[in-house]
Amino acid sequence: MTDDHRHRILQAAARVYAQHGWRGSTTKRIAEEAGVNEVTLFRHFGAKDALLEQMMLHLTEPKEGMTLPAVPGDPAAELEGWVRAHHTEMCARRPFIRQLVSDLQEHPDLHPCATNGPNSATSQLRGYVERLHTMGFVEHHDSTSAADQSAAVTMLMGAVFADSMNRDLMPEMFPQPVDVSLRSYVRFFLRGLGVALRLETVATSDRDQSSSVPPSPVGSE
Amino acid sequence: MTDDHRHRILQAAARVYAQHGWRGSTTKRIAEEAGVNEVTLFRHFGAKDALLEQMMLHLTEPKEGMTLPAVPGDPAAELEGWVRAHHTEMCARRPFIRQLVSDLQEHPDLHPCATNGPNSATSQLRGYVERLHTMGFVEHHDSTSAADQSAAVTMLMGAVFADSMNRDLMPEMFPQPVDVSLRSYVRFFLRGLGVALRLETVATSDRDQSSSVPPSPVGSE
DNA sequence: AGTTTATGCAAGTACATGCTTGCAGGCAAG
DNA sequence: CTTGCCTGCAAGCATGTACTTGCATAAACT
Repeated sequence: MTDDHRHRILQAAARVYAQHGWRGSTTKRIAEEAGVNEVTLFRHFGAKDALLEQMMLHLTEPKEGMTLPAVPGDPAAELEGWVRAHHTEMCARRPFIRQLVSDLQEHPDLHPCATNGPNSATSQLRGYVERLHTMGFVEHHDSTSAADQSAAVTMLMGAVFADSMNRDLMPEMFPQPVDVSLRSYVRFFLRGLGVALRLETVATSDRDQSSSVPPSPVGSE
Repeated sequence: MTDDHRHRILQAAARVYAQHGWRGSTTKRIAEEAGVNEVTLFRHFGAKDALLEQMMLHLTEPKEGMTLPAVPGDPAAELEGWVRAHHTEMCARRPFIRQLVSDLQEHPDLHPCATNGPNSATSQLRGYVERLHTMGFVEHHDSTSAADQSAAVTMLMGAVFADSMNRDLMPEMFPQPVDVSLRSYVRFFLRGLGVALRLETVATSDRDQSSSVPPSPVGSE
């Protein structure tokens, strides 16, 4: 009973917050959205700020499921899937993230809610790139230094973030559909890293290599 | 006198807005920040919404000065300067932009204020890339299609945007200093486009390897 | 001088918002 | 059935906020 109410209130608060931000999330609006009386909010959470903080914790608790493989097999495909998953996730939270980033100005205590997710994703990608490097996927010429690796990771993360945040606002900036753009991001990323990517000539039979043995990276075939 | 007051009020409104957003920009706060009586706001602008709208128009009027050269000479250097200028500009407006993006949810009429700048910058970069292509800076191999060009532009703009918006929040994601990162973005961009990085490299065409490998640039200096 | 204009100051109005209190009903456990 | 708990409902309180009004002052213009 009461737990069901708590959940409904928290979810309603998340919806209201995504649309109106911290200041605009009035207790009246949240109560209406949840279908409960306004007093119930105070009886459960004591104050509006406490309710919104609970909502933040409830929404930003880490949810695993989008992980890069421990041993890389097909970097292009694996990265593309990972990037796509993160992109759709961020698109789903887009209005929420926008409000959160702006509310950080007045509520610095929300900082971890905004940074934990992206930071863990970045370190995950960094580890994957590390593995790519140590397992012979990276062509060894001087251009791919450690600094370049780091910059490539930063650039890919930034491109995916910007795409998920801005595509709806500025369609001119994103002339291609999402799938095409994401694939291009990953391709540029791998090219910048010095990872040989097989061209689309293999696209006719796409699911034939599932072994963990890395294909010979230097050979262009 | 009265015009001086208008200007001071508008600038004060911009500062208050950057910190507190539309809802948090109370007439009392703006008046205090401007050093005028609250009534003066209403006598000048009639209502709070009108004042903030004026402030938006005043802040988002196009300011030229950051243009890419009509005929490309040194793409890496020119792009780096252009990217750096845009990055510092966006960093300076960072809190303002954050509030604006979140307020778009409730004030869709602010849409052009948020999109005009980035859209024009993007089209400018697109034109420059077009010129690079027609003037022989781009090596012609099949990997750089028109779709790749478009994606590269999108990716560079996204990376610069994300860097300027998120670097202060998530330093872990940006381990390198700004200058180094921006240089790397531009280098990856040019490499993805198939543009030779150094003038020396474009002079000596050494293509002893396969055709899908871009010319190896000079590492560090 | 006289008039206009811009501003400050004090007060007030109407409404929104966070939050409290008191009362009544439903509902499950003892 | 009684008790305790949760909930809804109505009202109220204190504060904040947008906005108005009336009056005084001082500078600028005629």
